[in-house]
Amino acid sequence: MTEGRKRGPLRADAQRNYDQILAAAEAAVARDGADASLEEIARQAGVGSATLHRHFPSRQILLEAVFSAKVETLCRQAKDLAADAEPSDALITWLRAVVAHATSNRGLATALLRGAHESFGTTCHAMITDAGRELLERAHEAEAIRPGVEIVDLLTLANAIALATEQEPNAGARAEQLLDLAIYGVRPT
Amino acid sequence: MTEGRKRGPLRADAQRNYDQILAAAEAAVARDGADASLEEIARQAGVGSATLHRHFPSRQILLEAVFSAKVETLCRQAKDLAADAEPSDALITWLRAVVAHATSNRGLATALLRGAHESFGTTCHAMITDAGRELLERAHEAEAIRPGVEIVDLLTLANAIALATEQEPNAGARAEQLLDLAIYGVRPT
DNA sequence: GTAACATATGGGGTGACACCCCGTTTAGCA
DNA sequence: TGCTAAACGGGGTGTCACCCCATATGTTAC
Repeated sequence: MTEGRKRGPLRADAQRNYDQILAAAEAAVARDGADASLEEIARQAGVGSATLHRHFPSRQILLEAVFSAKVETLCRQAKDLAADAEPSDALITWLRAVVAHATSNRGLATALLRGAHESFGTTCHAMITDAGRELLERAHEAEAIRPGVEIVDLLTLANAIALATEQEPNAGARAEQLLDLAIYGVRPT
Repeated sequence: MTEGRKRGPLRADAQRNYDQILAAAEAAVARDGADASLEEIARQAGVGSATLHRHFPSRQILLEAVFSAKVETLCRQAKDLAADAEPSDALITWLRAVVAHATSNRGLATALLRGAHESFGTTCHAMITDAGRELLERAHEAEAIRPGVEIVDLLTLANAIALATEQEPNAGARAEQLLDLAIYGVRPT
């Protein structure tokens, strides 16, 4: 979770504040979701709100920073699955992992969905999309996935499910159940 | 869209204000979605914000009032389909209608999903659930739907898709496409 | 018609928020 | 050690949800 410096090397105090804000944001977002109070995050980090806004000009950018570690995990997992598993299983296992991450990290789904349609800060969305595309292509070659389906379809579906179940009592199980339904179809085999 | 009086007959001016607030809320929600400014709605309706809060103690209750007409349409449609159509087609046609309504009325999906898990104002959610249950039961009897699937599963899925596509360029088409994917399954037949 | 009363109103207060300006502080370097 | 650019944060602005209570208004009984 230690975030590397950004572009031109930051001054030491700036780097320290950046890290503190990020740590506070992780805690706040885990507790309150994607619409956690930015002022509260700044307060917890022990910096003025202006400093937070300077380091993270928009909520979206802050959320991307918070979730980037999780997203990297997901991308690495995609790589591993592409190497190890049978194409169809690999893709579906990975989709389950995406949903699991999104439900256990309040706000991740929102951040990813918004990232797909805003001009800034689409980094996380692009990373996940690229990681998933490889898995999907392999699955398509094995004819294990309905033709014409694209990776954004699957990811939108996964995030939609996570988003909708986010505030249910046991979100994880419910989301998994709905993902299964979507994968195998509402109609019986 | 003319809303009947609530419980004890309202005073004439109160009823008039109620209707004006509702009309302003419809316009604002259509424009800004479920998180439209309540103060702005009160301003447009030409009443003080306290009056709005007296008539609609929570945002959720206001949203339910705004959408109740749409929800009634959906419920009527369910009844018609249950009478006319083949069980499986009826259910799927209706699910498409639910998604279409939810995407063309910004905030409807949010309101319905929240209504399912909050103690107050679950009226709309209950109405839709009951209407859909009948269609689903008929479809189950015809063995046209995967066993074990419940109406809340289908509605959550439909709302999830609407919610996730709400801010995409052509939300309607995209939502329909994803619903199809979920209905027929990610895996090929 | 009018008096009396319950009902309804809305200006304005409170506290939280996002976001930003600009005078002050400080790290990094010669 | 002193200079300068970089970074900071107190405090301002405008917005919001929500509520209190003095005032106004419709309703009803006479």
